[in-house]
Amino acid sequence: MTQGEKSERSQTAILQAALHLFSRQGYRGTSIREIATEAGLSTGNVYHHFPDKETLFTTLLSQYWEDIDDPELPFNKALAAGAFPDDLEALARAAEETIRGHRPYVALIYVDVVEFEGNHIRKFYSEMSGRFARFLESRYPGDALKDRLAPGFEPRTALMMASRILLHYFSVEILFGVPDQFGLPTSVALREMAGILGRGMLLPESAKAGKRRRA
Amino acid sequence: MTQGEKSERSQTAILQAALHLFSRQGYRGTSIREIATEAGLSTGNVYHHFPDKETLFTTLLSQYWEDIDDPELPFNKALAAGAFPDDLEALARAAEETIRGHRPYVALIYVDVVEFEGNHIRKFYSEMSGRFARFLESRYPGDALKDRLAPGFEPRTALMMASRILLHYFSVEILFGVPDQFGLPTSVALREMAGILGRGMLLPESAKAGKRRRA
DNA sequence: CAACAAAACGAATGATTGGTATGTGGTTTG
DNA sequence: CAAACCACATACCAATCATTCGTTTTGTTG
Repeated sequence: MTQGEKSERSQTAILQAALHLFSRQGYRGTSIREIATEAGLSTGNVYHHFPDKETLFTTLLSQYWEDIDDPELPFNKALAAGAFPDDLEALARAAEETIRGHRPYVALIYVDVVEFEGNHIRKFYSEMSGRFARFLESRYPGDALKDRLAPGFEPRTALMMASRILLHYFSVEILFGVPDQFGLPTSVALREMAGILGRGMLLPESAKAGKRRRA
Repeated sequence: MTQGEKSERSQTAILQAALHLFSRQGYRGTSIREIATEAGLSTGNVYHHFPDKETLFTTLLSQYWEDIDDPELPFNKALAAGAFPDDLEALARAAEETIRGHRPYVALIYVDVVEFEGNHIRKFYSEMSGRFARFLESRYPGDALKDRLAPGFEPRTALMMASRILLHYFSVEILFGVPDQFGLPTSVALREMAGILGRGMLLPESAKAGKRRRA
């Protein structure tokens, strides 16, 4: 095996082990020795490939941030396929797959929030609305989308809100380990959520009078 | 000072220090010595009041779970005052105040998810839909609310969804430290979110034809 | 005040921490 | 083929870990 191959192989082994352990024990709670052992290397070798412990952590977060941008990400594919705003249930299924595929990385965000006051992920979250805005501009140039949505809000707000609630729902289901968190099977809960996001929870103005009269 | 007073004072000092440190350094990342020092006590004394480290953690989570049930909690007061479903912006302000007042406890949830696989908080989250259901039944007996909401979903789903998105929004703003996460001032973003939750993001059926023709 | 219990202290235990210094054997390159 | 280099392991450091324990101080009660 060439030296370059060995080096790369070791680095990914280290990062993999670090991801696994950081995401389950926290940053301070994980030792370089544990990481080295799980990667099948010596502690000294870890320091040969990475300057210090924190760099391991920030490298993993950067990986995540790149992954999230990948057009092949289920969630991004669903968006590109036009799931928003007309097929929110398809978007939900993509959200589930995305969280499931990045479970340890999501945990890393919680670790950053707790142990680094969110210092590493803050930039990512701040840039997020810009990412969504760019996506909308490329997928629906001009105000193409605005005319298809109800008035009174930015399309980006609607998109971010739908994304947030769906991704957070599955974070709770998968990372917190809570099935049927709304007291309904997830499929039903999603259908209802999609309905509320699309048509609202309040009675439409027109129907209100009728309903009231009937009551 | 009576013995009982001393004991209670020490216990709360220990728990306060533990909350502060666990919520900023994680569970494994916090030592009993640190807790004892911050509480102004000896390490041995901590073990006099609590059997082990994990009991400190679980005690804090139980405290949180009780707090969340308190009718005086801003969020609960807003609900009791009828903010749902007609004044979601008031509910949002209550959500912000609630998160701000329980910031370290929210961090504790993340710690539990990461370092205990969510084992301690899972029960709480599973019971949550029951809590909301009981609230709805007491505040709006029978189907009083169902007739005021659009058809096609459980009132509880709507309530939980609105609560989740609002509480999560402020968790990101306050714990993650991300201002204007939707690319808009929070006040505007909240107004838009409330509008979407209430009336939906899609064009109402009646308006659709008109809009299309105009385009 | 005597007798007892609870509260508090702080040292000791053996294991583990992040990081470094040094040496060795294989890979590359002149 | 030798010199430079790189991946890697070993050994080591001072500091810290959760927990235990013998002891002292403080409060309560008869």
